[in-house]
Amino acid sequence: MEKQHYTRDDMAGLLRGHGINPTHQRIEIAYALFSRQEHLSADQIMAIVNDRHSETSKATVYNTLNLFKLHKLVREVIVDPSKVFYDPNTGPHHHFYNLQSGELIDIDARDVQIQGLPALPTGMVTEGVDVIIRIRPQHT
Amino acid sequence: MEKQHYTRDDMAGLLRGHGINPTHQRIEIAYALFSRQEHLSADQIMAIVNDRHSETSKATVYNTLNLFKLHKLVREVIVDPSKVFYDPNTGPHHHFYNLQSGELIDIDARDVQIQGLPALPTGMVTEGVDVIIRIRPQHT
DNA sequence: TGATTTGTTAGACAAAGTCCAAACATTGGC
DNA sequence: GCCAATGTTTGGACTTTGTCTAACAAATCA
Ligand SMILES: [Mn+2]
Ligand SMILES: [Mn+2]
Ligand SMILES: [Zn+2]
Ligand SMILES: [Zn+2]
Repeated sequence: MEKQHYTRDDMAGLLRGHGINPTHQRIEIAYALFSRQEHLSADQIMAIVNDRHSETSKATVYNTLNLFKLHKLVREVIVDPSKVFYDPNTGPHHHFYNLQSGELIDIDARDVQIQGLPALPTGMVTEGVDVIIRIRPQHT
Repeated sequence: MEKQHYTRDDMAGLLRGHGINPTHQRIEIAYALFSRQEHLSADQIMAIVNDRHSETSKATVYNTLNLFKLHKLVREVIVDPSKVFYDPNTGPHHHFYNLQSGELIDIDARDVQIQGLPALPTGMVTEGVDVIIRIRPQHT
């Protein structure tokens, strides 16, 4: 279970804990992701952060998301060919992907076992296992 | 096992079998994919097809790949945020994705079982299950 | 044949994402 | 407080993938 109510101060602490200088922009971007616990695109994050008044530029949104990714504070989810989703849940988990609405739903990986995978090519190690279950409304 | 040596005539027959008019461009694009049995991007396909002399435009490459996708002659593989790969293998299978080289390796889905997945949200049906194992060379 | 349908094309366009140099902010030494 | 060094943000140019459009060409039909 994730904490339910994050404050901007929590975000500052989180960033400091990763050796990241908690600037106003970084805090707002982290807050957008962690306070909602949703899968958001860079564009959506920028819209949320700049909702009331302009807080950050596009360049900073991308810089910051790439910085967070580097520190494994967020994870990328690649399911839509046209945009990346950023995921504040960095624990091992998989996804349902609603092809109609674009919505992503988390599946805890502890409940899931995958059997019968072939051995890795020699000299290779696993960086991550993604299971994506593409779903759509019945019938059509 | 897939057939090993496809001819352009095989491609014409394949397309006719799906009710697709086998034009020169469509045959070349199908041949690029099926004769190699590789995972190729639209850009790579265009480069292959236009290697000797100009055969097709960018618009036709995309039109044709979308047409093939509609007829389930090819499948899209979404692993790289910057481009789609087209896969001539439409049977149920998964992928190793080499993060360093960008190479995709097929994993037959008949060997793999996935257990412990939660029930689908009500009113939803599964359109497909993708397992992507991101791998990289050991150590770094 | 002329008319209609089907397929291809160049190039304009859109959207996601990167890059850069300039501007701005923060810090620590003096 | 002032200065320099360092770190951060920014607008806008740029790149890449992919779509769209309107014109053209080829094939099919009457
Ligand atoms: Mn503000
Ligand atoms: Mn030719
Ligand atoms: Zn998630
Ligand atoms: Zn494949």
